Amino acid sequence: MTNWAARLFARAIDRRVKEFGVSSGQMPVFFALGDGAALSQKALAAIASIEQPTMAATLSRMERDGMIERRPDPRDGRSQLVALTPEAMEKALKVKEAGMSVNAVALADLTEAEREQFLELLGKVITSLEKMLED
Amino acid sequence: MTNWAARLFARAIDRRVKEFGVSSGQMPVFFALGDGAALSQKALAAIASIEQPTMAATLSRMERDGMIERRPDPRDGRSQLVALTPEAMEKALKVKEAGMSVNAVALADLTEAEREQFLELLGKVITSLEKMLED
DNA sequence: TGTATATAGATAGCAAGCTATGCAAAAACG
DNA sequence: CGTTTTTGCATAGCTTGCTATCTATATACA
Repeated sequence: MTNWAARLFARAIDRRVKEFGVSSGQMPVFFALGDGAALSQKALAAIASIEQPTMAATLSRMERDGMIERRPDPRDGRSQLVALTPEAMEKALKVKEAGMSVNAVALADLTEAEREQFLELLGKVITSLEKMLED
Repeated sequence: MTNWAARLFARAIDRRVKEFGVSSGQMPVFFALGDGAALSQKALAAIASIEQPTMAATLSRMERDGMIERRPDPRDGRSQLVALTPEAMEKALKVKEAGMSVNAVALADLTEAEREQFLELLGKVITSLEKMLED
């Protein structure tokens, strides 16, 4: 069921941000860099809770589509700092709004108390699964 | 967060069924056909709540790995009936147990009442998202 | 009966996720 | 100071998911 819900979220988001040339996997990047910040690939992967190669692929697609720029990190020769391009910055607000609006629709049938409980229980499930996967 | 949880579920399942040569996307097929039933590809896709081409790809991999057989449907020349092979049937019970055990671990930190509530709220979220995607 | 529509699968092409592995720069340490 | 270990990223190869589109068979209807 979580898989099902996750796919529905992704489809709903994709549908709303497609007009901006954006897709659901790029949402965490927009949320992390939408204020003009420049972060390393590793930091972005950690924020999105995905593995490094997955973030690398997402950033490659975003670079291909002119949404991000990679600049060498002056403080670390291995690292690069990723930032949104000016064109992507222009879209960032609308993209973030689309994400929040899908969230709102998904939770529309829940009371405020139910929403809190849902997030809390989902958090517990995630914690349990992460603990299981640790070893 | 649902995406995160779904990925953790998939990883946990993958880890447990890998020794049988099985992966998480095949779980719904094992649950649907584990009792010896033979169903059409369309029916399997509906049960798994995935699109037909996705199920087609999963079945192709399972056929490649000797887990399923496709036989022509005597009642419909377009359709094929899919069934687990005897070798897969032997694994089916353990595979299903692995799936249920991951579920159990994921819900381990929830009380019985919380589990019910969690499933109910998740169901509401799914319903809302499906309604949004209808048009 | 013959044409039009609907349905079951197949295929192509893409995104997003994973693991495993390799390389080069940085950091730690004897 | 040189060697070893760690760390950041790239790459390869796979699965699972999607949409769009095609073919062939069934079904409906004029």
